[in-house]
Amino acid sequence: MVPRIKKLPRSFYNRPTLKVAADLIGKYIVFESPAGTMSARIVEVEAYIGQGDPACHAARGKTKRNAVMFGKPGFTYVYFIYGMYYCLNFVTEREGFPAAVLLRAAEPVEGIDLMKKHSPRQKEHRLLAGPGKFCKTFGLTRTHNGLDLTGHTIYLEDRQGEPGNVVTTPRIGINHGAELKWRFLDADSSAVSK
DNA sequence: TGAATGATGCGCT
DNA sequence: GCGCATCATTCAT
Repeated sequence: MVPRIKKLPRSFYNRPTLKVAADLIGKYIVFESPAGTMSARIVEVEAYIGQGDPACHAARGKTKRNAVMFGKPGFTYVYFIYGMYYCLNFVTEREGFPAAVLLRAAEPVEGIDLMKKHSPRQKEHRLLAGPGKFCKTFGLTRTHNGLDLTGHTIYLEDRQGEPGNVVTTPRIGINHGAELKWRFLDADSSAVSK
């Protein structure tokens, strides 16, 4: 008997990053925070792939900040940006190959009251509509960097849902590698970033 | 409704 | 110092 809800195993992340990114649309992210459990349906991601990708943080080699991208797949990479926001990534591909998928937007599912405590001014379908907003609303910070996605704090689930109307576009907010269509989103969702 | 801007910290040159 | 995988607000049309 195959369970209807299945936690994504490390083998899911240990694949070409573009495949992982495309497959993430319609999956669910679960965060078991001390204040309660939150979950959401992923509707927008971007791929950052290796030292040949000029927009990837690892493009200029390994540093203390991006070290987790060089490690095993299936871990979180959380970084601080613009003085006030965090962004959450999922590390992909084999150990030694730095790549990750940035989580840009999701639709709130469970723990919505808790999400609203973190972001009181947002309309419900906009609570997670952007990478900075996602981390603010989930309460994620640098302390959540390098966590094992096959563990029990943050993990992804396949709930056998439809991915929706998946399209690809150039990535947002970058200056180099902007011609690559490495952003994946469900165009029918009202929770994608603007 | 779209463009410009300020907030703000940190990693890298 | 500069630039950054952002976002909310302000200002102009």
